Amino acid sequence: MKKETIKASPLFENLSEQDYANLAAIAHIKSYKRGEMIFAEGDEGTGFYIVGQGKVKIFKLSPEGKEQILHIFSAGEPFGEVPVFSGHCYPAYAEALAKAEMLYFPRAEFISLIKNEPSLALNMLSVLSLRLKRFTGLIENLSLKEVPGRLAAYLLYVSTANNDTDDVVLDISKGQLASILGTIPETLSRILTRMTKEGIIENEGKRLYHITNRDYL
Amino acid sequence: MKKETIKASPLFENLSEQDYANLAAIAHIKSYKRGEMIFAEGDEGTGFYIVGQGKVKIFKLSPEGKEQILHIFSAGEPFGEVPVFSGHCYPAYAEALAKAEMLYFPRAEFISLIKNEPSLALNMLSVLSLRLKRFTGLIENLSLKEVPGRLAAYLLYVSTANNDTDDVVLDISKGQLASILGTIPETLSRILTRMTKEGIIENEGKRLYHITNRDYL
DNA sequence: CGTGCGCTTGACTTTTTTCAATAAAGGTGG
DNA sequence: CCACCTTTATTGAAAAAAGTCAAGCGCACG
Repeated sequence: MKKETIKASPLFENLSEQDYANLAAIAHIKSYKRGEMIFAEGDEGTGFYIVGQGKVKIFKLSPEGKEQILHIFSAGEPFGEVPVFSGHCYPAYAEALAKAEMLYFPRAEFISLIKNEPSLALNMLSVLSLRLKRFTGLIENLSLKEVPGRLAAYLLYVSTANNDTDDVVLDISKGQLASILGTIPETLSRILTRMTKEGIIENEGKRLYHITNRDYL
Repeated sequence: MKKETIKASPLFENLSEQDYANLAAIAHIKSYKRGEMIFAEGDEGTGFYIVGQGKVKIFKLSPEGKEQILHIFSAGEPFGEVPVFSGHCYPAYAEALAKAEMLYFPRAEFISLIKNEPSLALNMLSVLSLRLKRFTGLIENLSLKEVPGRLAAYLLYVSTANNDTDDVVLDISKGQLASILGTIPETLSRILTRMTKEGIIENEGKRLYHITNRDYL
């Protein structure tokens, strides 16, 4: 069970059987139920996680309670690595969005493995680089685009992830989507209806939209 | 000359003399004048840089020409590492803010070094983790705080970087500061005068401010 | 069958940007 | 050293974008 999750993760691509065994040996299984907090911003980080099943939301919280989602991770994706290498606290909150099962890798053991297996280090470097790249995209959106532009980018992103179909399925609630886009549900709702009136998108069901005017987005 | 720069960088801490020699052997010296572009977003990345002298601005650009600064790097700091490990393009622009001298490390050679020196990999992981952490802070500011709050955070950051003195020296222009804070010079100017009127800060010279009411920030 | 939560809509306020004009500062060449 | 020109900073008035508060609807779930 541990090994399947490990082998399914991009982080552990191209490793030897021995490496998989070593990783499995240091991994702990942890389970969380919907809404349960995995770690809080500022908690001391003694290891990182890989999602086995379920979904995990990584987010920042303002003093007034507004949240900004940084990522939503699904099966195979690692999270919480920052404090493993920078030696400090988690920089954001993590919460299970659904009943979830995780593999937990303690810091010290994992670092020992890395020291003997450069491929593992390179994989991890690749994961962090990709994440950095995603963050620059998020920063660009937040800073340089208004909410309609961010929504457009998101719709196109989901569409291309689904082989460029014009039907977009939102697998999260609109409230969560608002938080991903850095806004509030009311604003998102207004923009969705405005785009519909302008013939850019069509609502085809609860969480299903159809892109009518792709060029505009 | 190469070796001094290499030894002065946090990225290359705790390495052997042999490692320093290897690094120096693959490093190229590159010079840029003020305002010169080092790389553009989307350029293919075949290596990364370390600042020897001068300052480098890393930023995103909107189609309308507004810019968001992601970082300003000074001597010893590495930049442009993302495509080295994720194998693609630079995710942002880099421009010299002043006459600058850089060390350039080509991708393939650097990766070979990493494979034989786990400490180097761990150092790089640490650098990327720290950067990730900074980005989460930037995202939090942009998304969760209004401009006055971002300015306050910036002032406090500069202040603590200078041993918690109440005098803050801005070593960049206000236009650049506005771009760091994700706003425009006009807005920054207004907020600065408002904070002065409210007795939170005092202007003590061109680029010198004094924090009067630290608690408010 | 009621309660609650997610979503939408309206009216209003706040924040920020835009546009335009002006002032001050910095560097260059005569 | 000064005149000139470019860049940087400030200020005002108006517009636009997004957020707050409040109310109402509908659907799911107990």
